Amino acid sequence: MPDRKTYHHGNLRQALVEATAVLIQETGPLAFTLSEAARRAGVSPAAPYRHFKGRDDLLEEVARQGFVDFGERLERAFDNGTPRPLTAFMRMGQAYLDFAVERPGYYMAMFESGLSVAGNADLLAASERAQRVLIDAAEIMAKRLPPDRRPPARMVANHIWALSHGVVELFLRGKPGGRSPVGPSEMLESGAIIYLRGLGLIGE
Amino acid sequence: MPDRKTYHHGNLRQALVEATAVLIQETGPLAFTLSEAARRAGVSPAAPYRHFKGRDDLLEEVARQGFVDFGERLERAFDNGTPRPLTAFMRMGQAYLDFAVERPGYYMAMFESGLSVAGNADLLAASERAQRVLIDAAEIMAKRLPPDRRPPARMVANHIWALSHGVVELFLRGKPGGRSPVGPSEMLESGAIIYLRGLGLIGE
DNA sequence: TGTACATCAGTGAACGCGCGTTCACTGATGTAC
DNA sequence: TGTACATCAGTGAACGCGCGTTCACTGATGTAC
Repeated sequence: MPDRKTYHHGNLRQALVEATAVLIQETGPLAFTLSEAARRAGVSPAAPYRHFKGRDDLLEEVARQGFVDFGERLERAFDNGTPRPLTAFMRMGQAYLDFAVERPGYYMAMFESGLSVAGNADLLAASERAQRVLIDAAEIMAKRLPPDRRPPARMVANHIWALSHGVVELFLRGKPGGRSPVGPSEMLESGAIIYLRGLGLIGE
Repeated sequence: MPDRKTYHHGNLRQALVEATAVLIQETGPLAFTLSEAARRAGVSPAAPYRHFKGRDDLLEEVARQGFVDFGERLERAFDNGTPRPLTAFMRMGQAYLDFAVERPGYYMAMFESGLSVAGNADLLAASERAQRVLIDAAEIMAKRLPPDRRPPARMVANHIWALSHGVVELFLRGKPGGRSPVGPSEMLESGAIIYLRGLGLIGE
């Protein structure tokens, strides 16, 4: 399998992560194999064991990197709520969808691979950090409402997350019920607008 | 592997479907194997080939039966919109969640197994029938709004479907971000109420 | 600057495993007369 | 009602395959002096 110039790969660890992401994107979240990832990285099937404990460890690293990128994108999109929390929030929703489109392998590793976030402290931390971005954004947005009509930020974040995730799963991929006349992006936007109007954050 | 009394099983086809649903529920949507399903049904690994073309065919039949049951449950829950379309619609949301809880193997086969609904006419028909129930319900509900403020029924159905699916995926299972202080059922209900208020279907 | 040597990051062969699927077969059932 | 026979629904052994993982190994790199 030695297809490269040097005996040492140089950056095998990261190469394996990226090969895995591509592989998942192509083959589905559970059908990826360590052997195939090694093959694509141009090394023998034993080489990955220098960098990962095994198959699951590699998969978890893909998910972890995914959550880091995901959180950063959401944070960048929200941009502390400028110019206005509401538009920033909608922008963040779009960033959610963009991530799923541009990094499908990572998205699948994070949400569709069936891995448990609990067994890996770094993975758990990365996933919680991403979730925090959503909650903080909801918090800032909710502050625009009078306290007596202000919903819990975590609830709002979870609603929007669920809606976004549902749109990705049902309408971005070729899943049953898929192919709607309107694209996923418009679907998420219209849904979020109606929801936010229901919160009183958007007028009639 | 002959563990039963008679040489012929009697109802192997259905037994395999049910064994597969249990298996998926336990092992995840892609990790189920035809051999294990046969083992659980008490027959040799070659027996399923009398009833299914192969692994995928069996999986598709599980999904098809799932969609049939799913559609029937939604229809029954909506009950033509009695006593009022709104409460019937909320009841249908609860039925969505109930299905995911009570028939997880079928739910996973339908939405998480990565199968393509397009290649199987019966499966496609069953999935479209279930989707129709949602759309028809949204239609009936939307009729309560004046025509100039009436949203497309398909859009409303898709929003609610996405929200429900997202809640199931993120908060019903042990997925990242999971474990929220509030249960999936309350999460879906509060989200739907806010959304429907945004449509103008629920007053302040 | 050279050299001895420890460490690192690969190799490649091997293993045991369970899978999906095929095959010739056989026991049980249904049917024609 | 009995019987011959076609059909149906199983068996069990076999196959080729690719997987995850381990192992002793070796080539390349880094470091102490």
